[in-house]
Amino acid sequence: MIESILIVDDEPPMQERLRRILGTLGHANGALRCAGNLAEGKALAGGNGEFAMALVDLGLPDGNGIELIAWLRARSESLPILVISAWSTEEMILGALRAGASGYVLKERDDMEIALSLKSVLAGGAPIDPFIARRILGLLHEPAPTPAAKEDAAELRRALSERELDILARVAGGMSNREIAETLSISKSTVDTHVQHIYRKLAVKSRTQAINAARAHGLLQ
Amino acid sequence: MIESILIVDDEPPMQERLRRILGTLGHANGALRCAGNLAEGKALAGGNGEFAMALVDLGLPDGNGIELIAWLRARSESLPILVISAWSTEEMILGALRAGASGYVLKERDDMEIALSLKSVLAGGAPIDPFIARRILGLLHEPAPTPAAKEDAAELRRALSERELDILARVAGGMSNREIAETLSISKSTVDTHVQHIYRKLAVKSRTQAINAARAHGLLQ
DNA sequence: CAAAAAATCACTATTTCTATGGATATTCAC
DNA sequence: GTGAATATCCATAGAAATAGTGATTTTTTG
Repeated sequence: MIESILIVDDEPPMQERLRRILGTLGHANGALRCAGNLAEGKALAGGNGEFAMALVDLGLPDGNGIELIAWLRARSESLPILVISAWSTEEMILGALRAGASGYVLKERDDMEIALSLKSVLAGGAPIDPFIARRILGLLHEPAPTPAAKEDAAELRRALSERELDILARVAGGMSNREIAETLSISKSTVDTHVQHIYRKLAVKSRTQAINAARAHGLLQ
Repeated sequence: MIESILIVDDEPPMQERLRRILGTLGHANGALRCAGNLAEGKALAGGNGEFAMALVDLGLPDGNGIELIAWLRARSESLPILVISAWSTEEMILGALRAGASGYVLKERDDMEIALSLKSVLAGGAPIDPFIARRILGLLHEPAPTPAAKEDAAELRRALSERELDILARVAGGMSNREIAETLSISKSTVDTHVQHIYRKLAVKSRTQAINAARAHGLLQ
């Protein structure tokens, strides 16, 4: 059983705090390997390289913790890496998670909260501070759909019949009207008519516009 | 000191479970305000509107718990709102956190874990279930293009000329060949030819297929 | 039950798209 | 410089899609 835990943080009080929290979780003080900067961290990890977990701060005196995370991740796919940082800028969050961090906790949380995160990481979880989670969501996707737009989309979906939605999906998939007709075992004329109705309901005048409108209103996939 | 806690869940056993857990944390049964659906929840919260915390289920009989979360959040910036749900779909997670939930716990967790989450929320924390957190992380890594696919896309972009890329974008935007010709002040025949060349390079046989291929290879937007 | 909507098909006319061939100019390798 | 490849341009003809009108049958809805 590997018990070694790597701690990289330039502030001694924070190191002490993590030691204390890890102590309450039953991790012997002797199993902790502490580094105060990037170079020390790499040196410690480069030695035997067997850790149960790595706790990394992002603001290090001689470089960025993100670099260390990427370096650690390159050496081990499975190593749990938890960011414990005071920073929550977009650059830091995205950088750390893309570099391969398993979780992201803010230093401002209390001891119990951090203890939970440590336990979670050791159990294979991925604790993310809710504040960070919300930031990620904000970056990730755009404009949350407004209630009005949502209602619009729902109304449109109701306006289109089952058959029309089916045919619309096939049109968007790149099938010709004749192919759709053969697939559904109906006349090409019928498909033509359905497509016409779809255009009217979507208020468009061509195949490509229909596809764009359908995507915009979330009628596809 | 405000001690009232709002509980909104349509399953009586779950309500009972939360009462019991809150009891072990020292919260008197009389301080709990329970609602079984969206309307009751709003009515309870609309009365005095002073709560120490709100525990909200997402699957309510008369509507979506997300709506209630947004409603509560609009009335109080600081109210801790914890989602306690059996659902973990992307839509639910994104919706709840966007609406302003402070944390997100799954019902399947045992009493002790939920108790810890409740304590954490009351202490100003914001616990997110590691499973949920992992889903959020998954969203971040979603745009992870394979090296092979990346090379493919780059090669394709090189294969298409400037003019062709331009015309492809307009085709995808819903313009007809005639409209494109007029916009670019060239003959419609020329646009026809460009479109033909685009089809060959993308290995497709129609307009809609070309659009799909272009999207798949990241040639648009 | 009656009215409305959905699904089916046919026919015509017009427009747009697709396929093919050809013209000119530029680039790049040999 | 020549030849090959490519980009850009244009025209024509056949295929497909679009826009109407009209009609029958079934299902839904009030």
